[in-house]
Amino acid sequence: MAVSDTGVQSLDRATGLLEILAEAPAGTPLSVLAAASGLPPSTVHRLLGAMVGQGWVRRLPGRTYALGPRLIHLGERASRTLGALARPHLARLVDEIGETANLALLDGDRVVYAAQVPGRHAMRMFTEVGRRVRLHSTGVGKVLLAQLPPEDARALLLHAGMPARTPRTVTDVDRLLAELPTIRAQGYAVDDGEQETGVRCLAVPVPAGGDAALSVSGPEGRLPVDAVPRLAPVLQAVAAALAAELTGGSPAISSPGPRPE
Amino acid sequence: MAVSDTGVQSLDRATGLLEILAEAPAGTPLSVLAAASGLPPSTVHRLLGAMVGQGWVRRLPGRTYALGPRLIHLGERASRTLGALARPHLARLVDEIGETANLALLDGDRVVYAAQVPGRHAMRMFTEVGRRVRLHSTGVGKVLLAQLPPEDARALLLHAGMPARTPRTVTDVDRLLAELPTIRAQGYAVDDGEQETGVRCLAVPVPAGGDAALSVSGPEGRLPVDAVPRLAPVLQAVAAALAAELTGGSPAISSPGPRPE
DNA sequence: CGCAACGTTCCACGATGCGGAATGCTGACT
DNA sequence: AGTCAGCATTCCGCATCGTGGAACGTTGCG
Repeated sequence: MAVSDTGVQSLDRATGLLEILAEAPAGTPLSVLAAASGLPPSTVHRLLGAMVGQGWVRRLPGRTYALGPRLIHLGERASRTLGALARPHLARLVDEIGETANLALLDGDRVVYAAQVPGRHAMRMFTEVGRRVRLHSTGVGKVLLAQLPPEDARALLLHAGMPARTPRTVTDVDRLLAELPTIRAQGYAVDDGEQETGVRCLAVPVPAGGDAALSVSGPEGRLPVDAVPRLAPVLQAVAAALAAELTGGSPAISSPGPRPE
Repeated sequence: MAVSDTGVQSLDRATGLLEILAEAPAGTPLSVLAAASGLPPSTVHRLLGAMVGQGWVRRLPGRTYALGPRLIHLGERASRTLGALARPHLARLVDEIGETANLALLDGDRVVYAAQVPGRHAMRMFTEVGRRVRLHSTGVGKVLLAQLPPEDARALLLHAGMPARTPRTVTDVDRLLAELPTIRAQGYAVDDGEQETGVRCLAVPVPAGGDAALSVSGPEGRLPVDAVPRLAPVLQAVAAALAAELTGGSPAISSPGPRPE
């Protein structure tokens, strides 16, 4: 299952197994993995063997399996690399706006928070790096959706589901899809208490990645709607600076088109 | 390369590529990956395509690659699961001993820190979760080596290398191997300023995992050698409690023996 | 404008991973 | 203790899936 089917069977299957392990609490036996993945036990056994050998999976006593040590290291590495690059930019946002700033990435049909700089106020958003949330109820999610071809956006939304997080959450696919052209045109998205009651969030795409976005969030009182048109350009400027640095390592593209695909 | 060769070729190769990406600063082009892995470009291209599809790898504009968002999430997950379980036990150690306590796992030919509770003193060890260190110069490393068959231990040491971190670091394989039977017999290992000058570290294996260990570390002055025989049982008791909980999730073993393997 | 380097696509070959069936464990029930 | 059931594990012949050399496109440099 998963987002799967990308050319290399064994890799896709292995990924699927990891995903199942990530959901399962801890110490999952082979039989459960086989059942959940729909693969024959012998196949699961072989794949697990390989993954254990590589450290993706840990084999606990009692013949049960859990996520492995290599993930800890690589995960740290991934978020640290990105975080180190992004943090100064996020800090600049906090300087200028005062609210908690986040960098988020598209991860399958969710958004994962990759870096964060907390705002200056005592009452502030607190989102853990590594946390994964659905696309439909967050500013970053909507802004990322808007970068995608509509049919892809729809597919992701349907796949992930659109549960109501608050009374304001948009739970209808078509209504959400209808917002996207506007978001795309204006270059930012607003989450108006759709994820967390009383919390407004303003998000913009990072022009480089195509799958990255940054945002600031705070209580509605401190982020009034009429401030949005003033704040959006600030976010966009920072996003552009971050994008430049992200692509700065290598020559990279200069084409203006927002959709490299 | 890597620790590789575990039955499923494509998976091993993909892992190798990720490893290379983890070392490379950011935005690595395909050609570099092909060269570093020794694989033909077309193969690398296909594997990367699959990994991008699964979120293991991010494709930056400018045709360059970096570690992907899925790693951030899974890494968090892996360390959080373990960390949540281990932290109360580590906290108990800090309560009783006062020094920073760590949980570490064997990760290939290194040790990765998986959880940490800082000690009560102002001057204290500071080790980042996710950090990877060599086996030969740390208490946890030595205690993990002692759990292994000597030939495996030797292989890991030779593979990782044994650079001197301090004047006290043991840099000779045979001298280190000679320590292991003692460590194994007494059930703990001491790092006597071998990793960091002036820092002593006491480590014990977690009987369950076989590949987990916990430790306390502090300045030599606060962790005198003659306190070790008194402290070791404290660590061992906590390790046993942690082990019980680790295996507790599923029915698992009930045998009292410290070595289920 | 032409060239060179690099990324990408194609395709026929065969090694590689597949999974059904047989075997070996382990722990539960009587 | 003995038996049994449910797992995990190993085996092995088959076909699939991945492989990588070669051809093609593209990008950016001289």
